[in-house]
Amino acid sequence: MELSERKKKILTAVVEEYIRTAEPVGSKTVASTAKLGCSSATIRNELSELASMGYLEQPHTSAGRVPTPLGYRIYVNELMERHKLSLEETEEINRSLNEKLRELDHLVSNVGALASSLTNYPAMAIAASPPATISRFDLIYIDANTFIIVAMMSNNTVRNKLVRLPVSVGQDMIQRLSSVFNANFTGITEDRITPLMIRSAERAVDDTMGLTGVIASFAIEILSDSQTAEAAVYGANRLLSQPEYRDPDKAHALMSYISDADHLRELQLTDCGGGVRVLIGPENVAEELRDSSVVLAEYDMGGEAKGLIGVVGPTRMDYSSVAAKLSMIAEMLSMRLGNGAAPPPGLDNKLVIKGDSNEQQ
Amino acid sequence: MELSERKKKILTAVVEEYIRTAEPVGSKTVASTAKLGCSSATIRNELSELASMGYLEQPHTSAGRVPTPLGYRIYVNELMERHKLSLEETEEINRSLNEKLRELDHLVSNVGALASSLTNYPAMAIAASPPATISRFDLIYIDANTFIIVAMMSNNTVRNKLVRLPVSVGQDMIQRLSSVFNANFTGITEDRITPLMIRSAERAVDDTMGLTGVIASFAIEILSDSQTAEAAVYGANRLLSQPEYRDPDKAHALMSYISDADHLRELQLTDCGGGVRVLIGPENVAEELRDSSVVLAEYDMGGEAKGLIGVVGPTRMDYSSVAAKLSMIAEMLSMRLGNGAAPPPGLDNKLVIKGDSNEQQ
DNA sequence: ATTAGCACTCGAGGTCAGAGAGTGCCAATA
DNA sequence: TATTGGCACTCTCTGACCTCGAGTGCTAAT
Repeated sequence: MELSERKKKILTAVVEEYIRTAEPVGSKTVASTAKLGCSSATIRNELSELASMGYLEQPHTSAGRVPTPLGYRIYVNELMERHKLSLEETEEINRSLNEKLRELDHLVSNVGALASSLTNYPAMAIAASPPATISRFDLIYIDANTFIIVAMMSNNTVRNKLVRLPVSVGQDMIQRLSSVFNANFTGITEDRITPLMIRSAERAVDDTMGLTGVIASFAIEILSDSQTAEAAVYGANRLLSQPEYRDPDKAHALMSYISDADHLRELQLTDCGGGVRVLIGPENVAEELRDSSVVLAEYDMGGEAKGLIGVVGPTRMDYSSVAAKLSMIAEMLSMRLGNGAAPPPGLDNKLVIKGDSNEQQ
Repeated sequence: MELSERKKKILTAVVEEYIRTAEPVGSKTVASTAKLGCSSATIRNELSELASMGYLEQPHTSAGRVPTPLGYRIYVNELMERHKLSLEETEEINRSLNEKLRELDHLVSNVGALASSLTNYPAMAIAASPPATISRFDLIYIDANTFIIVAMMSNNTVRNKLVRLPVSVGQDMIQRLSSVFNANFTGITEDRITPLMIRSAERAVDDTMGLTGVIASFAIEILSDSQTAEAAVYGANRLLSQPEYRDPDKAHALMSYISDADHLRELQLTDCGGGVRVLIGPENVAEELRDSSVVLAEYDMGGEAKGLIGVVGPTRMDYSSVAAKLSMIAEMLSMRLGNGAAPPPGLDNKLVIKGDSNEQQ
């Protein structure tokens, strides 16, 4: 059933006023904000119809109206004006990403922090990549008791490990280990590594010191890591600035829920169709999110790897501005990380750096 | 001034009862819990003396007594029984650390999460190491457009970066770059790298493609990273389960404060004397921590590197058990990470792994 | 179809009295 | 002299009750 033009305007006014003030909105307020040429009595009739249609509800008989999840849905789908980011906001995102992209190893956490500070809601960042394989091993001989394993992976990440030995090992052994691993352990996923393979590699290099095992467990570790999506929340404390979470029990419940990376990974399944996805209240699958809303945006990390960046807040969320901001972040990130993309405008290197680093200890 | 035996017992009883219940403690309760052979009237007299000495206070005239920060201080220093961890608790820590130590790259975060879940308070972890230098560069030639920089650092961490080039580069160039960097950029701290050095390196290898600059900025980046202590909070949401933070404004203020890594790094300065340090209420330097308590334990990460692990909570904190748990975690970690230490009992490898890895993208 | 008017509803916030917990003091006691 | 029972007093907490104001729903007039 189609809403009349006036109903649309009234619903919009109610939703936006409620988003702004967090107070139930009365007919008088609507009459004065949405400048339709009619009195509050007329608005009252319309409001009561909108309520019976399920778009609004009353906390109690003599209070103003509050949007229902369905009301928000209509608002998000049809009514809200697509928020235009101001030049400052766009610049802020652009500048921030340029800075952060220098250190790609903290990409996920930086983008999460950025989204949270920009929207003033807790933000989550999830980076999922298809299972990678190791495309190449290098063993760097340091001294008789030390070597470094460097593994380059199919998704163009590099991982390393420093190995200290209580016994001496020769360069030749390192050399042999390197060839065997490059011959047998590259291009395969974790489940394809069998104890049998390891034992035969051990025999092949004549290893009596367990070196093969060490390298193999490193390989298994990084392969299995590459299957687990990185996921974290940032700015969870911002939840407490929202009036709907002034009840510490509610706040605690939601915060505990979103602090668990496993719960966040469940959001991976959400299909954003490359754009922004809004999940309002009961539309969320997780019980704990049923009174809250989630806005998600997907970005392209190059290849098949996808990143998800999202924001959690009360159903009374500023959907328009949040969606615009997340969408902008996602878009700019995709541009910078996307595969065949041109060098991003802000990176003033002659070279396209697609790597980074990390520490170990 | 020395407290009488009986006063000590009474103070202890008040502190422990208050820690347990978060309710002001009355004379009657003390009379029944601390089994001194005297009536509540006697206790009342003693309580009022303890109050005038500054160890206890009353929220209002006719309420029970609550410990002052000074009262907690006496309790922590002299009265409390050193909590013995149960066998299960010890085992839990031990098992947990064994698991976590497999992936040393997430050491800080894992230890933080462990401390938080064990104590049920927010936990912070700070890992500080003295400025490191690069002890060795290896450049791995992948193909004409790609190479990996691997830098081994003086603190035995390894970092890497994958470099993609829009132009071709030869193995010989990689070779030359490697020697120049090993000759000129090892063993020095960040501030010793000058634009002049970079330019002269550029000339030495006859580099027209900016490769030298890329490697140098990588060096600068990892050297400056090594100076910044890693710091983070875990389980901040647990704050909300404490009655003293049911006021969302208080909770928000503290949470925001401890969510800022820079604030945490200030705690680095705290001297724990190798053991556990308790900071009660106003003993904290930071204004924001003045109504809260912090328990810190230091562990030895090998060499001069120190880790700090801590817990924040209300002044009404279970000091005894928290101190015992943190101390145990710190001790076990030091054993495993400490320099010349014997291989830790739980690590069932033949080899002592002192490395790990990390990803980039 | 719209509107003014009005009775009605309900929550927020204020006041008040009674209950309960705990104190401080005093006089009696060992 | 230290301890104790007794008792008046103080202060908070709770629930009952009230009023105020915002907002509704309905009706009759336009």
